Amino acid sequence: MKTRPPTATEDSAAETAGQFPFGINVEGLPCIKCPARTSDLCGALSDKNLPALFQASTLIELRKGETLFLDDQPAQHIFNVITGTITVFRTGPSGQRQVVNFLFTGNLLGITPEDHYGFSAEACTTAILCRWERAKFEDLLILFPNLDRQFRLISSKVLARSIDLAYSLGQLTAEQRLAAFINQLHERQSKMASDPMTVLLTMSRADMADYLGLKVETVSRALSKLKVKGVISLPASDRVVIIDRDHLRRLSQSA
Amino acid sequence: MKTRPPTATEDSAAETAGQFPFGINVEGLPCIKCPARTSDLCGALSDKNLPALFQASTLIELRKGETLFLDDQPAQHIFNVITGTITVFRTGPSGQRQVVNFLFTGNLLGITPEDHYGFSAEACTTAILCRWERAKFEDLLILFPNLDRQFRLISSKVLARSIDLAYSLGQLTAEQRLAAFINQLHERQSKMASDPMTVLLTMSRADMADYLGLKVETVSRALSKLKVKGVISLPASDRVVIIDRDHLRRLSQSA
DNA sequence: CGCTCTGTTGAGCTGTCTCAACGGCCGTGG
DNA sequence: CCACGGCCGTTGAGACAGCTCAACAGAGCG
Repeated sequence: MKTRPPTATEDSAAETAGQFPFGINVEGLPCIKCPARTSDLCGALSDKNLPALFQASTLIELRKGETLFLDDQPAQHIFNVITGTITVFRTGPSGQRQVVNFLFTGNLLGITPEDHYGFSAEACTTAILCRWERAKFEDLLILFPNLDRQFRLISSKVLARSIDLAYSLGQLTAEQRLAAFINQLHERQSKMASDPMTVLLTMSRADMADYLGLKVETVSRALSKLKVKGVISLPASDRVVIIDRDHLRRLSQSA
Repeated sequence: MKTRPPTATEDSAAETAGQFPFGINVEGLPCIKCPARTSDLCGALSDKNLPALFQASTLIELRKGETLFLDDQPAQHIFNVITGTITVFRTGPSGQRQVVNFLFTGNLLGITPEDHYGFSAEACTTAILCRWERAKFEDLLILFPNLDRQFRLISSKVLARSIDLAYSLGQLTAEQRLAAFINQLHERQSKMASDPMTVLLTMSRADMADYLGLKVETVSRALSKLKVKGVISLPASDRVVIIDRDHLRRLSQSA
């Protein structure tokens, strides 16, 4: 893609430092706020400038089930998931819940130019995140044009995933949705998976059901069907092993 | 919301003109490319600078059914709908189609920082749009910071609508989806509607079905049910009159 | 050890789909 | 001008996927 703004190479701007706005120590990577450059934002910054980003953030920890924010709250913070799983969802007036995304290590959360979040988020497992004041984060976007670009790309991927979900919900059967879901998790976990064919289901069946627009029983049945077909195995309820990758792929597509 | 970048008031930048980058005539509003300031982008620019935006665009016309672009094509253009209805959709490998949005007068199309669109668009009715080269449009975003801000807000609304759709598809029954859909159209058309309680269905039942994750017969039946209940009337197949607004609202919500 | 919570499985029910027929509208051609 | 054919929307009857209600087993925890 053609890069429009005629900005400097690499991280630009703050290269002209000496006067880092947060007075940080540039040494000592990796830092605990972004171990092994896991954040989705890292691609935008060099080892040299990465600390400037994370020094501006605060670490927070959530227990399973704690809410991070609700949709009608003012969007004061941006978050980055360090460990654990976060559930992003919308609730209806009669208590129904549609999960719109699961967030894992490295994923960004709270992106919006509006003054309210417009969606809710809670801890699906115990989780550690780092949190920026929104104003401070926006300063960083100005300071590092590459970061801003990366940020826009991430926003675009969020939309793409949301369209994928709509496609799943509108066009696929229960079994196909499950297959597509496992494939999605597989892809997202492949970077840091221990075993290349194992997918971790860090969320409950209820959370999966709320994401896939199904009931828990249906999720359970669909998983069983995939197991009986020999496409996957379930060594534990939170662990799927993909046996026939191509078959799983096909299942997630055809009608 | 707190506006971060310390930019000038109003449209900023090009105020220092004399050397307008596109050598246009600032007089003569409204122009045919944006009659009555209908574009979603207009909020960002004054009458004085609006022509700079639209002078940089080309008018194009599409007949009903013609495709504007496909998801795997390079994202070279940004569009603004002037008249007609555009269908934005994703297709599956076996020909299934999930409509993710309908676009009307003023709506923006083709927004993405990626090099490919990632979704397809076609004319749902005969339509007129104006089209920008993407590079040129991005120049304008830099020239007018207010425009850039408006652009981000629009992108955010696109995501919000996509989340709404996922909620509908995952949590609502056929009748509820129809009710919600009619409400949505009602809100979007209220600005320029002739009759305040009439909603125009400019798309076919098939398009509605592909949007709502239903079959045409189910759409038809759901509309009939709403009619029998006395919530709406259907003076023509492309025209809904809302009789009981509150009831329709309630139907689109509760389980 | 017993409690609760989560996940699985079964049986019957219901909403949506499938298949089919039909009527109205519109463009085409006699 | 009317007759015809194709397309679109509506309605009915039966099929089926996913839901509801219910029972039960295993894991986690006090």
